[in-house]
Formats: sequence, C-alpha cells, structure tokens
Amino acid sequence: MQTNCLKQGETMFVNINAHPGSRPKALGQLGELSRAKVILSEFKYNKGTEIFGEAEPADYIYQVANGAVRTHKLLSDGRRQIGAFHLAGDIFGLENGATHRFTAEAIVDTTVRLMKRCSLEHVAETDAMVALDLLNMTTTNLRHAEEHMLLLGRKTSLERVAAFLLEMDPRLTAAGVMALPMSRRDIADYLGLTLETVSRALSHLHGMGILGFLGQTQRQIVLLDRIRLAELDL
Amino acid sequence: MQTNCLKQGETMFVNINAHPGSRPKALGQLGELSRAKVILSEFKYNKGTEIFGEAEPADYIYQVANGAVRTHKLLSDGRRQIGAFHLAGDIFGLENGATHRFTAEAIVDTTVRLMKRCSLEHVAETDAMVALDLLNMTTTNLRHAEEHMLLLGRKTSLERVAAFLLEMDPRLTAAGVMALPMSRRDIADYLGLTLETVSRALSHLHGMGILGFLGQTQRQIVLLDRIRLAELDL
DNA sequence: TGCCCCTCTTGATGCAGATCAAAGGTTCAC
DNA sequence: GTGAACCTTTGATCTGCATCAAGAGGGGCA
Repeated sequence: MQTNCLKQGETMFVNINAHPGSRPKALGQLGELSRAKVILSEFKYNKGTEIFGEAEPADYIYQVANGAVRTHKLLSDGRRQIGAFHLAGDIFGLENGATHRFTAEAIVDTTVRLMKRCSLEHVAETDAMVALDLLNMTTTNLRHAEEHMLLLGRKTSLERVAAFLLEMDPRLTAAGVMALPMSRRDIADYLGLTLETVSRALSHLHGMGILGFLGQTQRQIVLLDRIRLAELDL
Repeated sequence: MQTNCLKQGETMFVNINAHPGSRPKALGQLGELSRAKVILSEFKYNKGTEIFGEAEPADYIYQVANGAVRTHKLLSDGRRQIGAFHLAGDIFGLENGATHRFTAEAIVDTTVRLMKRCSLEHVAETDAMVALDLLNMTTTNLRHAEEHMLLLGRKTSLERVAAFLLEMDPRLTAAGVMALPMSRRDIADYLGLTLETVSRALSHLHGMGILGFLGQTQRQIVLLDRIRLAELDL
C-alpha cells in the first residue's frame, strides 16, 4: 500500500474546535483500536457539509464524537443510496484500499475524531491484535450491509420502515424518546424508497398506535408498541 | 472466540470424492491464505444441495474448486435474497463470528476445498500477515455488498440486469461465450426482481442487438456490444 | 420413443410505490 | 420581522414491476 503518507501536510487538520479537555478521553475511545497508538485529533463539521468524497484518497479514519453522519453513493443521474448512518461512537471511513468508497456528510453539526490511516496500517502489519481489530470492525460493517441487502431486495415499504425504527431505537432513544437527526429524504435514500412513502408508512404506524410523535418537528418519535413493530418486520 | 473446535469430529468431512492428485494443487490455491498451514480437504456437493445453513456453526471456510455456489438469506415467508454467486477460485463461508450468516447451496455439481476455521483463527491471532489476508478478503466482500446495495436500492430492472451481465462477463465468459450456471430465478433473487422481469430484460437486450443466445437452453449468452451494455448500467 | 418435469418466454392484468401536486409548519437569513 | 427555503404530510394519478396465466422447448428416464 502507500507508504508516503507521513509526508503529507497533516497540520491542516489540527484540532481547533475540540472541547477543552476532551482529548485524553478521545484517545481512550477509538474503540478497540486504542491499543494502536496513532495520531489523533478532533474536527468539527457543520450540518450538511462533506467530510470526505467518494473516490477521494482515504488518509484518515473517523469516529463520531457527537452528532451524526451519513455515507452514500450516487448514480450519475443523482439517485442516491445511503449505506449507513453513523452516530456517536461509530467509526467510519475505514478503508482497506487507498480511496473512500462512499461520500460522508454531517447530518447535523458534528464533531469527529481523526486518525492517520497509514500509521494504523503500519502498526497492523506487525501487530496481529490490531489487524484483528480492523477485521472485527470490517466484519461488523459487512454484516450490516448483508442485512441491508435483504431489506433493499425483498422487503415491503412498511417492513423497511419498521426495520429502520427498530435499528435506530437502541441507538437513538433516550428517556423513551427517539430523536432522529436525519430527514425523511435521508431515511428514504437509506431504505430505497421515496420520502413520501416513508412519511406515509410512519403515518400508518402512528394510526396503528405503534408510535407517537412528540413536539412539532416530527423527528421526535416514541415507540409505543415494539412487539407489534417487530412483527411488521419479517 | 471458540477454542474447543479441535474436539469436534472432523472425520465426517474426509475427502472421498476428490479427484486423484488434486490435493497438492489445492493446497496452493486457497489464495493468500496459503501461508497459513491448515487442515485442507475436498468435498463434492450435488446440484441443488446445501453446503451449510444460515445460523449454523461456522466450522469451516470454503473455496470453490469447480462448479458454482449461491449464498442467500430467507425471510420467514420464503422471500429470498441471494447475496453472492461464488465461482471457481472464490472463497466463501468466511465468518468472523461463530455462525454462518447465509445459507450456501451448490448451483451445479460442485467441488469445494475445506479448511478448519479455528486453526486459521489460531494462526491469525499471532500472525499479522494472515490476519491481514482475512481483512483483505472481508473487505472484498464488503465492497461487493456496498455496490449491491446501490443496485438493489436505486437501479431499474434493466440497469440491474445489465450490471449483472457485466459482473459475470469477466468471470464466466470463455471463448466469447458466457455460460451461466444459474437459473433466471437465481438471477432474479440476486437482483431483487422476479424471474419474469429478468427474462423480459434479457429479451429486451437481445432485441437491441446487445446480446445473443447460443444453443437452446438460454443460459449461453454472447455479449455483442459491451459498450452499449455498460451505458445501460448507470 | 414418448412422457413428465423443469425452465424459460410471452401476454394480460393488478398493485405497491413513484410521481405530481398542494398546503401548512419550521427554520434561518437578512 | 418578514420572506424564502426547506421539511413534512396528504391527496390524486401514474407506472414499472409483480402477479397471474398459458404455452413452448429440452432433458432425463422408463
């Protein structure tokens, strides 16, 4: 792989926006990779901004410190498929090859931690434990992608939306309320539907008494009957 | 992970059907994993038979010696999504966890090479090179799954069939003829369509002069215009 | 040779979800 | 504070693919 990465100007990503005192904690939070001692800093992205683009060189790997990130692919005519949503603690942008396979954007104002990819790679070449950590993370991504292929290829719109809610529930629900950071369009592009169909499915679940909306924005959802919701997702 | 795998009866998979003299060659062909010296044998599966089932313990990893394999997931009502087709040389059934995430079946009479998973795992724990080999293979699978999510979520039926032909072309075409081992139903379940829609798309491409059928079975295809075919797959 | 089964194609019809459209609510820039 | 842009819902209509249906090879086997 590339070995010249240390030459690149890494000062452009100096941590200027990190919260005071957050650095030591950050070091302990790059998950299992913490045993690989590598360069780490923080960076902040405003809502809607691009973190990296598809086919760009993958010089860093990222972890969401707070906020939310979507990764997507585009067809030449603009059709979009979101591959995953990344929430606090998630690692994304981990590539084995030299370039990113997705575009990553901040869904809301988001702080990420950065790690030099090549330094990690170098460690992995000699440290089997680090290599196994990378393997575990990649396997987690693969498992998710495999489940999502089944959803995209064979599930109905209601099943997809039910599956989405069940996937987000443990990740986003706090104090009984699920606060979705993403728009209906994002959900639609994740589930291979249109935003209207997502909206109708949510209204339908609301009508069935399976969920309730809180506040005005329709992005605060309360799951009232997880049992029936799970029955809708075959 | 599990460490008791050496206790399990591995004699049940003794190589009885391997071609004489094929063993030494086989050992040199488990791709990059050849450096990990592990148990290896061959086994033959008849057309349509199951090689392993979803959620079964993953005691072995497999390589297609000859033939073709499909891996799929099922919904409770029988809807099927094929995740990948595996052809000669391909490795499948590689899991990081303890169980298989797909069911694998032989599409035609197929010979596979087997390798004890746990012995490999043991090697990977200490040998970073082997661990990186596993990472590379898993990444290859992930990349494929990511591309397939885009296809399943956002492409039209004609685009899907075009993409399928372009994917199989370099793998199956010999002497200008692509000999598909799988049925229209298999293709449909891979592409998230019905077999009728796949048949219509192929007929349409035939009518456009982009492909021709050879013989009677409709599984021998000649690609006549790869340029226009590629233009159909956005 | 002839029959059955399996695969594939093709046509007719149906429907889930896409598209088109409109209106109310929220957020943000100025 | 006001207007513009965006987000979401809901209704009407359209359409691509699914479903239902029929029939034509082809291959295996008695």
